[in-house]
Amino acid sequence: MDRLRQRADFLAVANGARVNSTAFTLQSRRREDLGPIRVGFTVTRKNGNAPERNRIRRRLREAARELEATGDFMAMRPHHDYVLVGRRAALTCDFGTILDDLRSALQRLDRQDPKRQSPKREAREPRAGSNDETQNET
RNA sequence: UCAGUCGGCCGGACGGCCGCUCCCGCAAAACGCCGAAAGGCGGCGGGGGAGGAAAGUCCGGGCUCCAUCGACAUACGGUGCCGGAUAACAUCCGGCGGGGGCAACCCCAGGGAAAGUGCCACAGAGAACGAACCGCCUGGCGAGGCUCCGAUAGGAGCGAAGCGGGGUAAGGGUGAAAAGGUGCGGCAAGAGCGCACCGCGUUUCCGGCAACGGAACCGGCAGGGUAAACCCCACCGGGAGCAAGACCGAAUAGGGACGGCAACGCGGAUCGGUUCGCGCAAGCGAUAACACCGCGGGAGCGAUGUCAGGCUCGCCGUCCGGGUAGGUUGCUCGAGGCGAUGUGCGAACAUUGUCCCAGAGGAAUGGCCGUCACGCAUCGUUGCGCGCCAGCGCGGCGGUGCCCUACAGAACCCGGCUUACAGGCCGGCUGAUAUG
Repeated sequence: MDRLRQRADFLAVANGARVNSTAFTLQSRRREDLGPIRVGFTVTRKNGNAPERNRIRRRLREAARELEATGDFMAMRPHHDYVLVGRRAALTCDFGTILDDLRSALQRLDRQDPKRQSPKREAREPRAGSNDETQNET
């Protein structure tokens, strides 16, 4: 598992599928090459000052690493880029719930994938897709 | 013991499992993966890995580039008691002056207001060519009134109110501020009008490197405040910043060179080169497409055709140079930390010993857990004191829960300043109280 570092990669992932959770927002994108899974982290300034932002990023990073170590890593699909956008809840909530949320978020992302396969539907019905997303979340 | 004041320091500890990053060693590579390239990543072991403010980015420097700024002037900006420390400073130290506090101690944007300009609201008579509102004093007029003379008419004098003239800055009143203050003398009443003390100022002398302090004599006081109003004086300052700068370097567009393809006719010239023949080779002969020069013509483009007009000078490949994304570097040994000795009241400085102590880059320095300490809350138990009881206060022990720490994250590096900060430790000094 590599880290995502280029700004262009982050922008590309931001246009892909996304799933919301209490502590984070998960975004993903399928790449054309055969490279490894890459994960990036984004914590914006509105989430707090620098130590708090660092802590959010570190906890999310540790959760992704935990998934890889325990074998749940298979939930992530190869040749994909993932971006975890941190939220303020990630600062205080229990670490176990972050792990559970991350697993379920990956599964929901998997179920969304077939819909995203047809480019026509993605282009023509973006609003319907996002409605489905919110229904899934609740 | 309490209250205060000043200075210094810490800012959870230990352990387990799993990670991140940099350096060193094995080690020289080879190989694999990502990338078009530049380049990056990958094994094992050892070691280092956030702060007192890393923060705000407010000053001062180093370093880099650009201009060539050496000197002077102007503009703009900054600093502003004196001396010292320092690479430098708006910082620090020691003094001076002013203000506050019983004291330790604290605070001060502290040059110049007789160089000039401006402003000083309201109130008030008057607020800077120095003022007369009330009051006080003085003399003049003075209906009525009083006294005197006179038989009356009338005359003389005094004179309240009032009127206008002069003197006066002691008092009242206004104001942030009213023309030095207090006392005595003096005067019609007053006034630095005179005197004493205090204040202010000039000059001289003494002490001090200086800011300044002290004394004497003289001046009668001769004109406030505001320079975080303009201004004057002295001193300082070139600009931009590690996204600086250096090296490497895609795609796309555009620039240049070369080659290939496409590209008409005539004439000239016969150098170069091509092809063919001969020859071992050097070379010789022939050929006329290319190329050279001159003249004339051209090709492509729009939905299509014609006409007129317009626009462009082709296509492909290779290489070169600039340069963007990107990569590498700058990048951590430095006005460095700690200790000792010496000098100095001190800030500091000198000598010497010792140590190497973060280098990330969508940004590492962590995640999860256990034990303990500290603090707070609560419960139980126990001791002491007070109380009739209920109960209250202090202390010890144990259990549970909470915070599991506050403020806050290096971003080229230093010296400062400012701001934020749970809790805690140490020391100096001052005042009050108690005991001896």
